[in-house]
Amino acid sequence: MALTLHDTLTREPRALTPLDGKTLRFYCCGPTVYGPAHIGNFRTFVAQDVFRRTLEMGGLPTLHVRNLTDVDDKTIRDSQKAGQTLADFTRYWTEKFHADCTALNLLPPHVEPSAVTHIPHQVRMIETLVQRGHAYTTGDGSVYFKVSSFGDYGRLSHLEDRELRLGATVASNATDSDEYSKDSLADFALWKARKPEDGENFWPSPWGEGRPGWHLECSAMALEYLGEDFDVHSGGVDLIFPHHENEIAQSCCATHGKFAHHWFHVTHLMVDGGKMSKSLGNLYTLEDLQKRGYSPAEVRYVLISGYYSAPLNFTFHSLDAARQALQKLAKFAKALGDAAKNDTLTPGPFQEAWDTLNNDLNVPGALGAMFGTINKTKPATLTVDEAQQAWSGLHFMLKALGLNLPAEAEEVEIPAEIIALAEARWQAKLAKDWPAADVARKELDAAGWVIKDSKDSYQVVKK
RNA sequence: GGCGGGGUAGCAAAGUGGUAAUGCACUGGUCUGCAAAACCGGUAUGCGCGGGUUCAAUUCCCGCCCCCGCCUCCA
Repeated sequence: MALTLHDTLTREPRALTPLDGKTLRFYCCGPTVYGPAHIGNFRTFVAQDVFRRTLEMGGLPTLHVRNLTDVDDKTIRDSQKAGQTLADFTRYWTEKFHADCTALNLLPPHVEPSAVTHIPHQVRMIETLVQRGHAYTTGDGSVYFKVSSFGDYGRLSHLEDRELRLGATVASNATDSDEYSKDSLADFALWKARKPEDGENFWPSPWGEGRPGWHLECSAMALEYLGEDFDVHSGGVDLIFPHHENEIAQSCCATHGKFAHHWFHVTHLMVDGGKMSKSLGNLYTLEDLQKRGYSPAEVRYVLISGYYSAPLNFTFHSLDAARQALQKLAKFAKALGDAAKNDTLTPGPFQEAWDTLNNDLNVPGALGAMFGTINKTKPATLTVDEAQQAWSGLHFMLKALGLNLPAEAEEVEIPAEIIALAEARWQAKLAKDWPAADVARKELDAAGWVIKDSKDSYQVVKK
């Protein structure tokens, strides 16, 4: 079945069918690599990953492009602060980002272009826009997009002219020297003339030395790798305006194509009921959470456990809940037995979960359906064939959601004194010396071990 | 003020014009010397507030309140 996804532009759910009939091509606005990404950033990237996985599990190949913003005000400023070249600085944070992505089980994009390595593409695009009368140069050697030259401006964000202040000129109250020469407040920079504080970070262009504006890079790279028309463009909700609005304007004006045909936006993550911010001390990175003992899989589970279009409230309690939920899934998988394992993945008894997922990427609904199936399936009563189908369906869904089950507790070396203590306790128990047995159990507990009794044997496991 | 997303059990979170999935937590039972583990159950007379439509609304309509985001380079 085809995935149906809500489209920000038309404001309705629409079935996704590839424009070229074969491959679903989509672009995601990637990170600015100037510091560690936080879990809010990853909510978006994880949602996009589930999107891609759902398409692919449904039999539709994808072409996934996600950029790296490695030149902008922040990367330049912070690289200088760090006393590094821009390239060294952004490489460091790019590697950090990739490590987090791998840990969170995100499929790497098929193409991951960086802004710095696509300057000529951006320059060419600006030239076209200037030639066509959609952009103008200013005295300092900057180039701006003329918003009033694009009639559809504002369609994505539904902002009216008066909100955009389209007609407003930059006359009296311009405080930012950077912007003093714009014709209209709504116009945005395509090319920013070189300034002293840019240091060594400038490139040649027909308008003089400088660097590209932020909005342009995504358009240029999308055009390069996906063409004038492609299926889906995605990012966080905060990018709708102005970033995506500007992308549409400059892309459509430069190519006369339609640019993205479908817009997929992910709502922000909240923490403790409010927004995440450094000043509130509630901004977490994956590393922060790992230091507190949570696994990336648990973080991923939390991030997908809310509907992508609704706010999701992140709490530590939800991480604990994720741990238990993953354990429950793992126990079910294990209970099906080794004989159930097989290579063909099909939804099988998890069809309802799969259908739910395809209905606008309803992950929480899909998870609910999965547990529903699990709760009514008694592994012990299944035939081998039924168990195989259950195993297949479970793993089909896990793959679509990108969830890796926690590994079974590895065989840990049990210290001799623990074995001795456990044995002593077992003997005390057999002798019905309950006080002694309880003392031994308490000592084991203090040492971090737990006894699991069964009929006529016991197990010691690490807490 | 404009635009958008939300307000469902202790927490998190689906869903529906006919009487509320799921996970966690809590709790009863089986088992156990007692626990743990496992398994079987239970837990929202109610879905922000007030009206309206309807045989029936949490679900549709109207009004209102509250939270979050964006409103010119924040996922």
